[in-house]
Formats: sequence, C-alpha cells, structure tokens
Amino acid sequence: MSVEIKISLNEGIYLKDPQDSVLGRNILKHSIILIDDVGFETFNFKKLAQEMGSTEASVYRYFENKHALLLYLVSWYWGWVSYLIKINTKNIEDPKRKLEIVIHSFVSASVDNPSTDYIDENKLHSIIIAEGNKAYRTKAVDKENVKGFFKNYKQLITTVADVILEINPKFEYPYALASSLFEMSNDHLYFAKHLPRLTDIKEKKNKYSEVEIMLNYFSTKVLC
Amino acid sequence: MSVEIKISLNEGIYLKDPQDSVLGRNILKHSIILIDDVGFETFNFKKLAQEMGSTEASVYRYFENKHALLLYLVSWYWGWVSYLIKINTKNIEDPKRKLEIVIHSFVSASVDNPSTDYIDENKLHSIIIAEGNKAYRTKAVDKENVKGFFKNYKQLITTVADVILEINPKFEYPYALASSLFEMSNDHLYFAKHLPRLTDIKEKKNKYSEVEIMLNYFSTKVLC
DNA sequence: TTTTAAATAATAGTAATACTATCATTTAAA
DNA sequence: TTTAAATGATAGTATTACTATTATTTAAAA
Repeated sequence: MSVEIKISLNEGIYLKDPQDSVLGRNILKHSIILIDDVGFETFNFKKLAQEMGSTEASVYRYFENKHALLLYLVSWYWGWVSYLIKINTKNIEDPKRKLEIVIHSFVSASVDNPSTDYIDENKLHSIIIAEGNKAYRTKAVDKENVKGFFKNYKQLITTVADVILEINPKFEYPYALASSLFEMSNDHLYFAKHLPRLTDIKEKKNKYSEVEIMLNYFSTKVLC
Repeated sequence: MSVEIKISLNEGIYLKDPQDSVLGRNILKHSIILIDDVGFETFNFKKLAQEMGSTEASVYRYFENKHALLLYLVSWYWGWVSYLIKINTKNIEDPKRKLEIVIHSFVSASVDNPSTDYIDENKLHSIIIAEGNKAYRTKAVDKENVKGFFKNYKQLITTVADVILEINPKFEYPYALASSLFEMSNDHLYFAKHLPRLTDIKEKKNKYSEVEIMLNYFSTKVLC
C-alpha cells in the first residue's frame, strides 16, 4: 500500500507542478536517483532526460534550471519531515518526548515511514545530507527568500522551536537550537561517512542511532 | 606593518603554489574579491583573469579548476585559524578560557588579527560563511580526502577537540562538538544575514558577538 | 465521435563555460 | 649573456545551459 501524500510547495519554485503529471513525477523520481548517483555538480537536464527516456526541453518546462529542481526536492523534504513530525507527535504530552521524536525524524525519517511511490525517501535523504545546503547557499538567497522559497524550512524550524520552548519557555535560542539540530544531523552523518576525523560518530556501527543519541544528549544538556 | 605568514597547504591542491609568485598571490587576492562579489557558482577563471589583467591560461597553470582554487582558499583559512588559535592560547592555563578563545577565533578571527597583504581575511571569512562547505560537499571528497586535501580542517578540529578534552576528559563527543562549533559559527552568521527565521541572532545588533555568546553558552552547557 | 487544445517529443541551434594547445614574449636564473 | 622558466596572446574544442520550432501524441470538450 502506498499512501498518497502531496507536500505543498511554493509555486515560484517550479514552472509546472511535477507532482501533477506522469512526466513530472518521473522527473522527480529520476532526478533523485541521478543526483544521488553522480552528485549535483555533474548532474544536468540532458543526462536526466536520457535516463528517463524523455528530452531536455520537456524537463525545462517543469523547472527553470537544475538549481530550481534541487530547491524543489529539498523543499519537499523539509515539508515531508514537518508532516511526519506533526503526525508522530500528535497526542504526545511530554515536550521532551516530542523533541526526541523530532530528532528521530531528522536522523531517520526515511527508514521507517510510508513512502510516496515516485520519491525514494532514502535517496532523497542522502541528497539532503550531501547537497542540501547548496539549495540556499547561493547569491540568489535573498531574492528567493522574498519569494517564499524557503518557507518549508522556516516552518519546520518554527515547529521544532515551539517544542523547545515548551520544554524551557525561558530558553534564549529556540530557533538556533532547532536549525542546529537539523544541520548537525546531516553534517555528522556526512562526516561519519566521508570525513570521520571531524566527528565521533562511527560509520561501522549504526551511525543513525549514534547521531540520534548524540543529538538527544546535546539538546538535553543545553536545555537543562 | 604586515606580518608574513605562510600557511602550509597540501601540495596536491594546486599545480603551482600561488603563494610563491606575484601572479599567484594576485590570483588569490582577486579570486577572493570576485568570489565574494559574484558567488562561487558564477565565478570563473575567465572573469578572474579579466579582473586581474591576466589570462585564463595563466590561471590554469596554478589550479586545475575553480573547485581546486576554492579548496585552496578554504584550506588556507582553516590553517590560518589554527595558527591564530595556537598563538592566542599560548601561555593560557585554563582550558575553559582556551575554548573561549577558540570560539572567538571561529566567529571573528578576521576582525582583530594581522593580515597578509594579498589576502583580505574579512572577505575570505565571508566566503567561508557562504561557500565554505562546498569545498568538501562533492562527489570527489573521498578521493581528495585520501590525498590529504582536508588535513587543515582535521588539524583545526583536533586542536579544538584537545581543548574540549582538557575541560572534560570524559566527554564523549570532542570532535563532534569541535566541528559543530565551527559549522554553527558559519551557519548562524549566514542565517542572521539571509534567513533570520532560522536563528535567534539578530543582524541589527553586533551579530558576531551575539554568535560568540551563544556558542559559549552552548559549549558550557554541553560540557558541564 | 470528432475537433480542439494541451502536453510531450524530436530536432536544431546559440551563447557561455571549461578547458587544452601553441607560440611569442618577458622575466629570472645560471 | 645565454638559457630556462613563467607569463601573455591567441585560437580552438567539447560540454553545458539553455531557447526555438515543428511534429506527434494524449486528453478534454463539443
């Protein structure tokens, strides 16, 4: 059984919503596979079209360029994690437990959740880890921010900041802690795999649960 | 008076050490100005050569491509911050004080330190903040890591991890905390400027000292 | 069911990018 | 002062990042 979730995304990111057509969903599906495989720098629309058995021009009808496509995928991920946090923290009273769920969602939302058939959440998570911050680390940030392209990220961080404030209403850095937990999750999963001397997480063991334990430790210490 | 520091860098990063010639130092100088100005994506060797009054082919004699040049700049920065930490923590006994100096170096090494004449440390810091992690977030990380291209980063983090262990020898995450403090410094300076909803740091006030206070707060809490 | 419109495919073409190669000239070293 | 090394000038190629045009397929409306 596949659950049909449609994550809402800022309209300016795409020219035509890829979630609404077969070709569009195919673009999402294959771009995730390709970017994960060759990396964002060497990825391009020609290769994507070849992989899909479509044409470059057709892809350009959905996205202005590959940056917009990356932003779409990353936004989708932000929205999806927000959604998961919302349903998984429903009916939970203890805000500390809520934050644990948040952290678990950051680290491994993809492993134990329903998947959309045209999106491989595991591969998408790999893309977030390796390429995620390229989506907002560009000269166009400010312009794109005004257009609301990062709304899903802000919404996610706001949700988490609210949980943090529930735990400790006097805490001075709820937003900073929220975004840091998200970024640290990705950073340390990346470091464990590629630059192990920059972290204490070991690739050998279950690095996901190790990162989870570490982030819980950090957040507990900071909030106590 | 300008102090002549020569930061040592892995030889594989460049084809010819730019620090050793007038043209080379000019490449460093102008690439910093240009990347800071137009962003790494739109930066290229043709534009750089034009700005400098040199030629594309000449730049290619120093660096294989713009990625290598970015890696050089970032490595130089890592090495430079390491150097500053070393001289500024000399003769200091209290490890807690040392960590404060480390954090101060992460946040604003560039504002109150001697400068090399061909490197604008302030602009270089801006580049680190905006583009720094593109230097290691590529499909070539593992290959480049084997060649030792990230040695300066590892060395920096090891130095900081040692300070952390001096404070609390039983602390389980010295490397992770060290790299997180470095990354958080850059992230939150970036967020304050471009995506303020992701942090609590305000652009208006002195964001550098605000970030410094925050990182000191976090590290104290985590290590206590 | 036909007609019409919308979406996609096929193809071609352009400007910019990321280089490589060659040779002339300047600068530095022997 | 000869020789080598570094740089400049120029040209050229393959790839990338698009745009434009027309044909064909698919879907919607009449």
